[in-house]
Amino acid sequence: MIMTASITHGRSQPAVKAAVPSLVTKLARYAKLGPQDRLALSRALSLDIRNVSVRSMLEDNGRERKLAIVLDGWACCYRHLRNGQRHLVACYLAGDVCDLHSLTAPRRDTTIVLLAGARIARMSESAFAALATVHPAISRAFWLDAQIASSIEREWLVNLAKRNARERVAHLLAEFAFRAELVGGFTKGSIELPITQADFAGACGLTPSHANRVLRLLFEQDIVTWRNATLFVHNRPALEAIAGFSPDYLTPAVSRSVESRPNLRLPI
Amino acid sequence: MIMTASITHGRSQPAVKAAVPSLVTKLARYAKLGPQDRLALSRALSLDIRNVSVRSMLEDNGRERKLAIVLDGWACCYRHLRNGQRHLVACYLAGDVCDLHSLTAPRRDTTIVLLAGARIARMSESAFAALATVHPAISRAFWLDAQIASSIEREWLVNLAKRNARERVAHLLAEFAFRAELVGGFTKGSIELPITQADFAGACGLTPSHANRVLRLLFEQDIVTWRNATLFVHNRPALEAIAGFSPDYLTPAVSRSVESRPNLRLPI
DNA sequence: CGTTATGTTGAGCTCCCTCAAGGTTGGTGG
DNA sequence: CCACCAACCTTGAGGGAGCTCAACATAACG
Repeated sequence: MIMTASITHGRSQPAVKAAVPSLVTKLARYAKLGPQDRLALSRALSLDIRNVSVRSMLEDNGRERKLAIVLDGWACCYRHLRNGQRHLVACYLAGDVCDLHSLTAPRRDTTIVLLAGARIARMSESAFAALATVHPAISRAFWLDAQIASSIEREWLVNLAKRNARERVAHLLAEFAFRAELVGGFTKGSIELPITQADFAGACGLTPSHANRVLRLLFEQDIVTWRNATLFVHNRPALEAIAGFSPDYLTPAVSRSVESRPNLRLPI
Repeated sequence: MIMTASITHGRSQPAVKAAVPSLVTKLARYAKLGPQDRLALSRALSLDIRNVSVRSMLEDNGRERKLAIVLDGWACCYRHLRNGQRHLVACYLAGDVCDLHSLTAPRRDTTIVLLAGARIARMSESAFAALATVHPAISRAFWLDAQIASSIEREWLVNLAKRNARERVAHLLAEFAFRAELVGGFTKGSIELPITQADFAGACGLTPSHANRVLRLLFEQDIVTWRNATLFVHNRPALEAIAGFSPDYLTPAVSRSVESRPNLRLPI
């Protein structure tokens, strides 16, 4: 089911789109990135791009650990249970850094799976360290981004504990829509949503059957539809109302505190 | 219910126990800490100790953010919902650093509540930065600790999503027992457990009534008992078997990777 | 064009929730 | 020291949300 030979290896720079990587777009919202910062980051992201054709596991093939940044498409982060089950604990859309924490983690306790159609940029630890040193603003922005990832995890926790099935489903969909919007992936009221209903159900702490039923209700009420790995949001206010969704946890307030502490650095 | 005037302010050094702080004990398991490292850390932890007499919120009273480290007792981390509810997202026992991440976080999205009887050491951001600079091993150890905190969060996520009430309850109790043991707080088969059943239930994604029923069953089967803020573990293997508990997520493997990267630093 | 993963739907059951009432405990003030 | 009070814990009855299991439909894929 999961293969690793599927990644188009090697440095492929096929008529590199001049388009700004989603990550740069997103980070520029959090932190002040100067033109040089943006340029340097964009360039660093263009050095080792891989296209994913089928579901494939992300692994460290070399000695050195590498960051993986999603340029387009999706990646999922699973945690494994003793009994062989696995559970989706995070999703990475375009512009997300896969598991920045793990760069310094003692133990790899999760698996990252890249979904077909994704485009991934890889960056070695040392390359990143160099970039962060020369461009403190980039370091700060990455750190902020990691904080938000952590905040999302906490929100998922609350989602499971305090909401019912309908609310959970709506909340997760609303979150995906919002996050996609941040990087310009919410066009014509639809976003890419290439995960399986089973994984989606799991992330909501539901069985696939029941998640499906709940989704079906949302379809019938013309709030969303979801087919061909695409989610169409027809009535966003309704969706967010059902979920009790508030995007606070996804958007750092304009942060005096961080701006005023230029000595902030990533742990590298 | 929650008061803030309850903290015994000021530097109280009442016949400072020569005892090594739990944090030092715990960190020494993760990372190599030399005698100087331990001494410096112990000393830093002794400069501003506060005793908590009733439930009280932790807050930044000054300009500068401060770390809070639990020396004895418990602290809880809550996230607030729109509707006024709050949800327990983390517990800090003796030897835990309260929300290290928040030191660099853009937004405070959680509240930390100190439980009565706790002893807390506070350390200013700058003091910590200085300590981390002079003692890289301490910096590394703190970072590892933060990784484990993050790992615990993920485990809670899985706990809610993939286990039933009985398993959830058992798992959380098993985790507390294990964490307490790490810092020598598991004596004579019992640990301190000063949270309310309502909070405990919430952390398990259950209603207080049902959590109580499940607990009662565990009591009757002589697996644990819980009264007077103390949990007695009578049959630990049974408890861990019910939970499907494995302490992997609480113990970083002895990490070549980290040892071999002495340039690892905390983001300060 | 078969084969496998994924999505859809149904019937029945059970786990867990809701709501409500009564105990118990610890803290507080007289 | 006792009476009181407010949290907190405990227990019950009944209902509904979500699970299990199973069959089928549909889509992806070689």
